[in-house]
Amino acid sequence: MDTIADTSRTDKRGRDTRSAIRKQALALFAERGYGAVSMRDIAEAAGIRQGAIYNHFAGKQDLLADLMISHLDRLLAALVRAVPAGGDPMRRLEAFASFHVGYHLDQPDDVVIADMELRSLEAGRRGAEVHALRDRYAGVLATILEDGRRTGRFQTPNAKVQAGALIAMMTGITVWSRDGAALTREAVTAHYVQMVMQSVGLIWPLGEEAGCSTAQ
Amino acid sequence: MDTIADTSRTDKRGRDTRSAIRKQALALFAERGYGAVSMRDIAEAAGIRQGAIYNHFAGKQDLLADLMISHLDRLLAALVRAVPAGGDPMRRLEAFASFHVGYHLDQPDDVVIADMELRSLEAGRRGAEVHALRDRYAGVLATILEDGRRTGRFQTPNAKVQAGALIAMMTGITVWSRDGAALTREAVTAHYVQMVMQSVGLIWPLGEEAGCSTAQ
DNA sequence: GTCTATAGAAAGATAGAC
DNA sequence: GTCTATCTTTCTATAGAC
Repeated sequence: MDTIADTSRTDKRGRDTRSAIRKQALALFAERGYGAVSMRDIAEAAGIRQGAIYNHFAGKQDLLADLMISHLDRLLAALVRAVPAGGDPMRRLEAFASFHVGYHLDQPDDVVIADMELRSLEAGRRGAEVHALRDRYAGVLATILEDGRRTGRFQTPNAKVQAGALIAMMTGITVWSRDGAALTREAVTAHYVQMVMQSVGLIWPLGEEAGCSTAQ
Repeated sequence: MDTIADTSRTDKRGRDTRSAIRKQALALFAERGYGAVSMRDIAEAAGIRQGAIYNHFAGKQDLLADLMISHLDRLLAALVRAVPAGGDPMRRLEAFASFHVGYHLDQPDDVVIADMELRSLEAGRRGAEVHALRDRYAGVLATILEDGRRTGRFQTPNAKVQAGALIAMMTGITVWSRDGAALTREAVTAHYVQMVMQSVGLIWPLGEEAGCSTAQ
């Protein structure tokens, strides 16, 4: 049930069938959900016949696992580039939030599949790998929060719970951002970053006294 | 494709088949997802044969819609009882957050279905009803946030976006709360309420100066 | 590598006896 | 209202020609 070796990326006619399958499967899974998409749907969208998919993927499960893992690999690589490993927890939290929001605005389909179709991925080696990659991602945020708590900057009773809550909040972007965002990318990002920073007890944006008036 | 009239709640042997079907379908849909559950699975769990389900529901879609709508009806009714319609936005926000967290801890299966299986619900009258009920729920929170913004208490650039973000954050509870919560109900609720209140720029808990030190 | 054709399994839904 | 039996469709996956 392993992936067929990806030897040649393009055939003689210059068309990359494997990539076409992945692209169309991604869009269809994100739109209708894994269970509601058939191999025929994917093949038709990719411009081939149903049986030809099996020249590139061992089956539907293999295709789903491939999409999830390649997405998570890219996500983690981009995260490492965007968020410094050490230093001021506040700056790292801001960088994480800004990165996460931006990535979800840019790649909503990849993200939706990795979030919503976990139940569709059968247990096994690939399933464990997907869960491990997801845990690594959440772990980066949990570490930032824990560092902030230790230095007394963040109000973080439980870093793992808080990391889950913040990721859930930011990931929810994909639910409403699809239908014609009336907001600019910058406005959305700023809004979410502000909510994240304030939710851990920071004054945000920096240098403002807003929110520091004793409410009530 | 309408629901069969729910005339008698229990048959002569004192067993409520319709309720048994609903209960088992709810658990199975929440665990495996709508698409991965067959009518045979539901029937077996309910202790009847597959065909008998159609004496109570017009089909699988009807069953799903029934579960969603009855859940949303109960959710909205409970919300109205728990959150005052007017008055101090801060108190209403606290009440909303506390209610939402508590409800999600108590009824994770109902909530998961209404959140995750929206794509499985085919368009139509029932689908529109489900969406309308969900919008009403989010609208209650958006109104609270808008009221708080108008009175200058909340930092709410966009009430609809913020409402979506906060609901997503709190709904994420169902993801991790299933596998043996090491935290007490009170601790989880307090944590989430704090994040919600702070995320809109309030100092929380009330009367504390924590978080008001100029960070950095 | 893609095609046509089909195997084999499983699904939702229905019919009619009791 | 529940049962057994079955219809009909749809799906994943495979076989073999080209």
